[in-house]
Amino acid sequence: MPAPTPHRRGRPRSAAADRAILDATRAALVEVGWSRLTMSHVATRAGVAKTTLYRRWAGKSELVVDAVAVLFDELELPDRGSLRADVESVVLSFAALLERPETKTSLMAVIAESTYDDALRARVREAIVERQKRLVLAGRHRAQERGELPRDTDDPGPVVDLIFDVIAGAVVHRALVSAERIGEEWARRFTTLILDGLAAASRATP
Amino acid sequence: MPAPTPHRRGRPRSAAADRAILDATRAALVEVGWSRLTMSHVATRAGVAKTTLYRRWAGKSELVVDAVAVLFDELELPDRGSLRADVESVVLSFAALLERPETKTSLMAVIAESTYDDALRARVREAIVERQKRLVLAGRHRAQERGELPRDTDDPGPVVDLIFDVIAGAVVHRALVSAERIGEEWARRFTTLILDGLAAASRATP
DNA sequence: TCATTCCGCTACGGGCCGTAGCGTAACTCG
DNA sequence: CGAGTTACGCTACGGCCCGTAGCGGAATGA
Repeated sequence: MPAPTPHRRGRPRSAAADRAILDATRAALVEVGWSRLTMSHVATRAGVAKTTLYRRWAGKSELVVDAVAVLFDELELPDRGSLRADVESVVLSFAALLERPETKTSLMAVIAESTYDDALRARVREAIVERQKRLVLAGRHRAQERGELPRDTDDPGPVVDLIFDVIAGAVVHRALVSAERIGEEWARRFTTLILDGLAAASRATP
Repeated sequence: MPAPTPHRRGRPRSAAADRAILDATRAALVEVGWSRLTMSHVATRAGVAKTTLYRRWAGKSELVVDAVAVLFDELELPDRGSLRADVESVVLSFAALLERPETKTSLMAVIAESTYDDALRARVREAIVERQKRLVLAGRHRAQERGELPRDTDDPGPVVDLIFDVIAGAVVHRALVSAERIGEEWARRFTTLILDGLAAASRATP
């Protein structure tokens, strides 16, 4: 992600250094957390000069976004046979991701940073948020093919946005603000709430 | 909040300094945001020695929590006549609070810090989270008195926790992660989703 | 070979952190 | 009213990290 420019002339950037830096970033996040994480620390740990970090990332926030983004790539949505099972599955896997110390300590931090940095917000959106949103779109599409949800009549954008904020928001809030575990019991209760609400809403709205 | 100990002997702590510091903290949050906020800056701005800050707060996080907490006190739940109207009202007022620059930039930041600091987490919970939760409890109680919700048969704890995480989580996620405005249209859609889900859930669960 | 680009290293000014020490101000108790 | 106690403003400090500059050398393409 740092430099998508394919070089023609000159020494190419070391891919090994990239991996070492991102690995060191995640490891340091686990050990010391976001606030104590420093660029100098990461550079030393990665066996890399500090200047090399600044040649690729503008600062700590950008670096951490890229380091954590790959974890969100691991999120998948296997077909569990029903919309209910799919939702429960994505809730639990997303919760498991948020319980990892790397993501737990850094996700809220980069979101906070992005409130005063438009470029960073775009990066977070592209690298993290949109990847989660795809799961919602995929699950919705699958449910429509099963006949569990009505086909789109008008613009599905607002509905998808709402569902996404409700699911991701509730899971994040439970995991990071309320700081309580998300087990199967909670996932079941939450899924029931969402699905019943959706069903009633789709009957009610024209 | 800094020192609840009522002094017997000696010079008492200046209440004016407290106000000046907290005011300066909020003003600085608006201007420079969380990450650029420094204790030195706040001290200078408040017309107070830096040592005075450290005599009352352990660090930046604790200071900001107290500075922002008073804003959450302004949240109220006026009786709008129906559960639906009450929910829409609390969603909109909570959203308005989150759109203020002081809270927008600092709420996620202190949550992030609290993931690696148990004492801070307790402070956040007491000063911010529990004050929001009271609104959910009050709204629920009011709806029960109106007959809109069934009386508690078993322990209402899990249900209240779930509702709280869903409402607060969705609003926070929409406002800070998706970074889109929360207008009446969104509040209406969201409230419909929640209420229909609740109604169906209360019919389904024994 | 030569130009180009990246690397590691060293060094730097600047800022903030959090604390210590001092003299002074404000308040309580005897 | 004095003595003891606590908070205040001020100054100064070591320490850490930031972000950048400048260097010699290494790895590539022309």
